[in-house]
Amino acid sequence: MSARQQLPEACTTALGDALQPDLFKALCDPVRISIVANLAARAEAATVSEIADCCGIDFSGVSRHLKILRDASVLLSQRDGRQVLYSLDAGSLAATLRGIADALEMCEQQAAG
Amino acid sequence: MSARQQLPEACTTALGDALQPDLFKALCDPVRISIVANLAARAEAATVSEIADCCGIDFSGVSRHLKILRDASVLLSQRDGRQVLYSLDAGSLAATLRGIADALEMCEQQAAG
DNA sequence: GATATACTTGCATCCACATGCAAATAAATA
DNA sequence: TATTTATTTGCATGTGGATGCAAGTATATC
Repeated sequence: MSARQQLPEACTTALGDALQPDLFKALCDPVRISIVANLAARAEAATVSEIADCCGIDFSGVSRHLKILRDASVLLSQRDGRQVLYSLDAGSLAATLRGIADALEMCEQQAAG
Repeated sequence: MSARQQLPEACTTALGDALQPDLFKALCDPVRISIVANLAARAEAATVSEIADCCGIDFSGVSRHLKILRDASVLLSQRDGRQVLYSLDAGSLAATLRGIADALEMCEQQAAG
C-alpha cells in the first residue's frame, strides 16, 4: 500500500480531528455568540453578572452558557473571591479555526492531486 | 470622538459579521460534519444517494442536511440530469474560518492596546 | 456563627430540530 | 404518454437544548 493511497484516509482523519462537534455546538447559539463577541471586546475578564447584563436572559442561563463555552475550551474561568471571572481565549480559538482551515485545504489538494 | 474610542465597537461589529450563527448551526450536527469530511476527501462532487451511503440515515434526511449546508454556503450544488451534485467549497469555508480567526485576534489586540 | 453576595444546579416547560415514512416534483427513458 | 430513477418536501414523532424560577453551594463580611 503506497503513501499515495493512504492520503484520502489521512485527510479525513485530520479533518475529523479538526472538526470537533463540541466546538461548533458551543458556537451555534446566538446568546453564546454574543457572549464571545462581548468578551472579545474587553481587555479584562468579566464576571457572570457583568456578562449577563448584555444577554437579556436570566443570569442562571448565562452561567450555563459560560460552562458550555468553557468546556469547549473557548473560554477560561478563574474564581476570584465570590465571583468567577470568565475570559476569552482568543488566541486558542483562532488557532483552532485556522487548523480547520488548513485541514480543509490539505484535503482539497490531496483529493485533486 | 477619537478613533481610539471607536475601536471596541468596530471590533465587535467585525466579529459580529464574522461569527455568523448560520455557519455554526450548519456545522454543529455530527451527520453534517461527516458529510463535510466525506466531501472533502473526494476529488469530485457527489450525488445525494452517494453521500447518503456514508451517513446511516434515510436519504431524505441527508437531502435536508445538504440543503442546510448549502444555505450556509458550505456546499455548492448543481443539477445534472436527474441527480444533484453536491461539492464542498473548501476554499470559501477555509477563508471564512480564517476571517473569524483574524477578527478575534484583532479584537484581542485592540482591547489590550 | 449568621447574613449577604455571587454563582451553580435541579426541576419543569417550551421550542427547535433530527428522523423516518410517504407523497410530490424533476428528469430521463421506454 | 407512461414508467423509472433521483431528489425534495409534507407530516408526525421523538429527543435535545434553552429558559426561568427556586434551591443549593461557595466565599466574604458582620
